[in-house]
Amino acid sequence: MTARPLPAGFYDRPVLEVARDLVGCVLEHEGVSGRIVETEAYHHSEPACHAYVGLTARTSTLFGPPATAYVYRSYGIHALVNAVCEPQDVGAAVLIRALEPLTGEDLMAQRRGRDRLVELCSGPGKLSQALGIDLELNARSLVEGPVRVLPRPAGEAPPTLVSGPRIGITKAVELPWRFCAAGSRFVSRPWPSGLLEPAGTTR
DNA sequence: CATGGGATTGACT
DNA sequence: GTCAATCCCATGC
Repeated sequence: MTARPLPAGFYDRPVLEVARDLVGCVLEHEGVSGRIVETEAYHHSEPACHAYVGLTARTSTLFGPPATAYVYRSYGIHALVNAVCEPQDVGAAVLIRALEPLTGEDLMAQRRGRDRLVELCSGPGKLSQALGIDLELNARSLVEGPVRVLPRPAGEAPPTLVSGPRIGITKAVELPWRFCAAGSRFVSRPWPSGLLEPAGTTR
C-alpha cells in the first residue's frame, strides 16, 4: 500500500521542529523518491532567510500557508526545494538538502547524467534535478502533490540526528540549523569532525 | 531600467 | 584548493 502524505498540520509548527522531524521522511515526485537525510531551517527573523526582506513577489510563497513547496532558482542554474512551515504570514521553510534514493534510481541517473548512487541526490540542486522538480512546482501543495512528503516508513526507527551550521550562507552563519541523519553517506557534505553533536543533546 | 548577489555544482589547477 | 555558468529578483537610480 502507498503511504498517505504528511498532513498540513505537520508543517504548522516551529520550523526547527519540522526540520528535525522531516529527516527520515520520504520526498516523492511522480514515482521517484528518496529518504530525507539532510535539512536546514530558515525563518524570517534571521537574515539568511529569503523572507527576511519581508513580503515580496519572491517571498510570497514563504509567507503563504504551511505544507506548500517553495521552489526557487539558485545561482541561475539549480532549483532548490523547501517545505513552507508555521502559520500563514510567518515566513519560514525547511530546505531539503539531500536524499537517500529509494525508488526510480534509473530515472534519477538518467536525469543527473551519472550512475553512482551517492551522486544522485547528495545536494539540494542534485535532488531536485534527480526528482524532476523545477520552478513550475513553486507554491504547490505538499499534501496534494505532485511533490509530496510521506511519513517515515512504518516500523522504521527515527534516525539519530546531528546538527551544525547551515551550508553556503554568509549571514547568520552561527545558527546550528542544519540537521543530518547521523552516519548517512548520502548527505551533501561530510560532517565537520569538530562539530559532531547529537541533536537530542542540544537545546 | 541597470546592477549585483546568491540556501550550488562540476570541471579544473 | 579555485572558478565559471546562468537567471531570478531585490534594490537603487
